Amino acid sequence: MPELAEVELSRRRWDVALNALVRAVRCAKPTARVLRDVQLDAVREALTGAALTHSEARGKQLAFRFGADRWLGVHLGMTGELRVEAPDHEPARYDHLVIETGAVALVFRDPRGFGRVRFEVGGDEPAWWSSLAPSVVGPAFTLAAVQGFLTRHARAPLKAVLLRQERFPGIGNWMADEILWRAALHPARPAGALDDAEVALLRRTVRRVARDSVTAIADDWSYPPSWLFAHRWGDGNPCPRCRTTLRRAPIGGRTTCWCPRCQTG
DNA sequence: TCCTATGTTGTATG
DNA sequence: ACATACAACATAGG
Repeated sequence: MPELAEVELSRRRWDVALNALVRAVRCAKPTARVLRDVQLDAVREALTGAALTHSEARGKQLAFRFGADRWLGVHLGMTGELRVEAPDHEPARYDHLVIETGAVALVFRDPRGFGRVRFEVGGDEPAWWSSLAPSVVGPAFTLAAVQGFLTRHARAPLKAVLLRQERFPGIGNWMADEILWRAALHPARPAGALDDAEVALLRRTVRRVARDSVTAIADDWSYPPSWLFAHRWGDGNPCPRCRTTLRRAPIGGRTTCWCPRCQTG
């Protein structure tokens, strides 16, 4: 279920084990899809006795470093979550990875199995980490970059374009709706139809929502009532800004929620 | 039973 | 070649 802010929260959760030594690495039954090319034996070999030294989130991607050069990559997919359990935690169904330390066990659980674990040993950043798109809150997320991307995907609806991780890493279904709602742009609007002022507004709003979501998110992954997020799933809920009944329909292949009164641009 | 779900990717189509 | 649309993946819950 995670987007940028939920991923960051997940990272911090596992950080309780910073500097702790790994005692064992386990997993529940088959888990083939999530681990893919990763050899559990190799992970076990490389991590046992090593300490968690660093963690970082980039968009929806996570990297945990053990020792100086052991890289564990995690993508939470649709239903993945990082949990902290008792050190003797017995791997349950959907626990694809359990990293036991003296004080806690770090657990990656993912029922639908759309998530992914990567692993690599090496001094430099692995390619799957270093080749990720630049952050939407960083200096590379320029007006020209956004404008160029919208032009390239001129006929696609804004909603679909905002979901593209190669330019908007960390933006997911609810965050795209939140951004378009705040920018008062209709989600079905073709990306190439925005004028200069609207492109600038969209870029500003992406950055604003990306920043604000990290501080506004609660431990249970909820958001304040002033956010569209808090109202988007129920039927017939009012727009938090104008009280007009929100609409919901598939746009760009995903369920989209918007305010028919506010989002006319 | 049918529909939905905060994601990504492979494939078909234009 | 490029952009766009959509099914498929696997599971739970309403």
